Amino acid sequence: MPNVYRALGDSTRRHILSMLKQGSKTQKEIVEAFDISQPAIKKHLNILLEEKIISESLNGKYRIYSINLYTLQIAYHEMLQYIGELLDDQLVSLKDYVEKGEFRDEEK
Amino acid sequence: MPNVYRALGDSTRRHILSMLKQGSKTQKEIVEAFDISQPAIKKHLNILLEEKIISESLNGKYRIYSINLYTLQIAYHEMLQYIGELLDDQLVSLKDYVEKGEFRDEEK
DNA sequence: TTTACATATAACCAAACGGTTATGTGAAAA
DNA sequence: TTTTCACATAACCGTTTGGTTATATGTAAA
Repeated sequence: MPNVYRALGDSTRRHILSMLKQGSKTQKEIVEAFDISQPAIKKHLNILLEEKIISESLNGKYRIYSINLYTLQIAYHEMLQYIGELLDDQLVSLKDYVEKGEFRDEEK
Repeated sequence: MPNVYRALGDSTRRHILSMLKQGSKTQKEIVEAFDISQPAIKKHLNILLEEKIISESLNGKYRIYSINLYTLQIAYHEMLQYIGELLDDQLVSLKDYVEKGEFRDEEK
C-alpha cells in the first residue's frame, strides 16, 4: 500500500532520503541542510512517514528519522516486477540494455 | 529531463502503459477500457507525452499511441538504481549503527 | 452535402502539493 | 522557575492534479 511514486516524486524528499542513508538524523539536522522552513520539511517527513519509507523515534526533545529498509525493498521488487512485465514482451532485458550504455550520450 | 515519477505516479497511467505494451492503440480504444471520460484520458496521455513515455501518430481521424520503450527503460532504470543505492548504503550504515551502539544521547 | 464519429478544448471543481508566517507546546538548560 | 530550543500546528497562498460537462473541430461515411 505504500506509494513509492508519491514518496520519491519530489526532489527534496529524495535528498532527505540520501541524507538518511548515511544514518539516522534529527529533524533539526535535516532542516539545517535545506533552505526551506521547518514546517515545510516537516510536511515532507510526514509524507515519507505516511508512505512508510522512513520511521520516527523520540529522544528527549529531538525527533529522530531513519530509513525504513523493509518498505524500500518491497517497493524495489514491485517495481522490478512491473517493469519486467512491461518490457519482457519485447525480449529486451533492462539490465542488458542498460549495460550496453547506448543511452548515456543522449541525456542532456 | 523526463520526470518518471510524474509519469508513473498515477495508476491510470500505469494501466495505460500496460495496455500499450500489447501494441499501439487508438485513443478510442484506450478510452473504452476505462470508466472515466475522454478528456480525462486525454490529460493522462498528454502527461505521458510530455514526459516522452509514449508517442503519438495520426491515422485519419484516429490518434494512435505507442510506448516509447527507450525512454521507459531509462526511466525505470533511474528509479531502480536510486532505490538500489539507498538500500545498499543503508545496509552498511545499519551495520555501523549496531556496532557503535547508542551514540546520540550526548549533545555536544 | 449532411451526418456521425474521434478527438480537442474550454470552463469549472475539489483535493493535494509545496511553500510561507505566526504561534503553541513540551523538554532541557540556565 | 524562567528561558531556550526543537518541534507541532494552524491558517493561508498559488499551482498542479484528476476529474467533470459542454462544446468545437476535423475527418469519414452516408
